[in-house]
Amino acid sequence: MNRKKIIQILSEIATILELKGENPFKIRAYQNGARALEAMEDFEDRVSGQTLTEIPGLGEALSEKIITLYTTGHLEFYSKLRKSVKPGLLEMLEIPGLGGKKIKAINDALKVGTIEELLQACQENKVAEIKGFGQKSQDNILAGIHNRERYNARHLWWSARHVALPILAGLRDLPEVELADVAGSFRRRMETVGDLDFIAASPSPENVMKWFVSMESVREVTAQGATKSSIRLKGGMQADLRVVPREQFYYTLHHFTGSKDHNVQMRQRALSRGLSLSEWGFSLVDGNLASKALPETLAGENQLFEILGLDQIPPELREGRGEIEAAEQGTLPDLIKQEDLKGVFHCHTVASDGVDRVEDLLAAADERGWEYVGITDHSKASFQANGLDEARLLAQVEQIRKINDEGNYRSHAFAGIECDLLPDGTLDLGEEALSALDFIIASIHSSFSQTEEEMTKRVIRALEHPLVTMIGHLSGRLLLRREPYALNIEKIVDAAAANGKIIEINANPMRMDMDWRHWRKASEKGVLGSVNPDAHDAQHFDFCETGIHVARKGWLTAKDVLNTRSLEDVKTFFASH
DNA sequence: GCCGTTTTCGGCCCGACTGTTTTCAGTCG
Repeated sequence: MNRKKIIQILSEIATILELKGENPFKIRAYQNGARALEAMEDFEDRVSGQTLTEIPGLGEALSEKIITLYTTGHLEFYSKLRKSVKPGLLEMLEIPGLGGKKIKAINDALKVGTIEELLQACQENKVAEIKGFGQKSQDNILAGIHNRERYNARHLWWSARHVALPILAGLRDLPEVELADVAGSFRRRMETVGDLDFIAASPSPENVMKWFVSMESVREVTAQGATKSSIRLKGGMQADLRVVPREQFYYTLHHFTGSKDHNVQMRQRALSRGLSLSEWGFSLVDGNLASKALPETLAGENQLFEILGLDQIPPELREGRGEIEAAEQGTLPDLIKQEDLKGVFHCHTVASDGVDRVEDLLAAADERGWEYVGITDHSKASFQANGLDEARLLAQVEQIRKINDEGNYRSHAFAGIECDLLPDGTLDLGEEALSALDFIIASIHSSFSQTEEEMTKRVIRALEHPLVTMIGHLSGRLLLRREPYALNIEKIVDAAAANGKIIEINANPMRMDMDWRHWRKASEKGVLGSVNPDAHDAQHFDFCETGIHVARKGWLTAKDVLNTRSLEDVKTFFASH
């Protein structure tokens, strides 16, 4: 059984235990185990080497269960547990306000096993009569059932951005707001965002709260208190606002930026120094009155790290994957920035399925101060996208050379192709035509359901092809829409390293592929990335922002990415590859 | 279930908000 499935099972065990009213710490142990497994960079080695227990959060019991699942695909404990609860009860956990205990209470009192039965029980006014419940609880459950799907949806970071930034700007415009920011997974630049966490510093929280809950875009206010309010926005997103005094702002911002793993480690570090860290600040642990010089108010988040003897950790790295150790040793990477980009590859034109001409893309690149654009239309197997055959490709190459010679644009156009990588691992176009190009991106657009072995072999064959420069959108995932195809990423990274090939960082907000979780290891092995907008429109150059998120979350510096290099250096690179 | 210069038991991050209660349990992040 593969790792992803094992992670799912561990999480599901946690959920079922929650429903059964098990020890909350045991539940957390399973959740922690699932997260540890997700963060692990050498999973297969650790399973075969029996060294899973070296990972914090994985003890004897979990390690044994993981190995059993990995080798046999089956786990008696899990099967029995699963049979012991009705699946409808698990679904009820998705209703806001219902946790394990309340579901158990409802089920004990009314014997409802599905959401439909629960809905009916609410309509018959039975839930309100259960001890510990009331009219309000019942109404909330009813509303939760009706809105379940919409509320549980995650959102692309890119979509969340368009909701979050106007609200943030509005907060900052309020005269009573001293500081404001968005925390949470949005600030950590995760590829998808569940809800938005706004933090504001103000001496008069009530006015700020009032403004927040009465914004034009609010559909419903789900909680409103002195320091915290929650709302549902018309688009379905949930947003929270916390208003704190100025002195607490950076502590609160750090706390709600997370991640959970990062916070736990920060707290442990604080405790080992005689300090207790919370969203409100540091306090001295009992009995330890060593003279700590704690500033009254932090001037910035960096001071919080300073007090713990750490370099400032950028939000993107706060995933509990070794950032604290690196910050302690002063070995945090100097992360790539959007301004480091000097051009882009992977751009489509009107020749296949883009909407702009080569000239339009060059003009847009000039506006951004870039030095080059790599033109890559589809190849003929991508029939639906009007892919180019050899003759059309050669004509385009000639056209591109001519545009460069005419010198109307500061930016240089590189002639390339996004060549279909056929099911058997061969390229879609003849070598003679391909040889005329500056560079080649090989991408999979068909036969997504091949086995992991076939698919891995297919990609590795492309990586071993002397004309291929880079591999496009490696996993083929479409966030929130389509799962990645089966691939052994570790083997592919090794093959890319061995053959000096680039792996694309596809910056399209729906792709963000290869996943940031693989990049730190890949760059350590010497694999170069390239932040590619996969532009079908000059406007799509904006996608580089999300591409940079992937690179930063993957611990990459400017030197790990091809398109931070100057035009001359890229020419040299292509000539030698 | 995990973990240990308070180490094999007894802790486990911690505070806000809601709805139900007359002082608190459950949920959430």
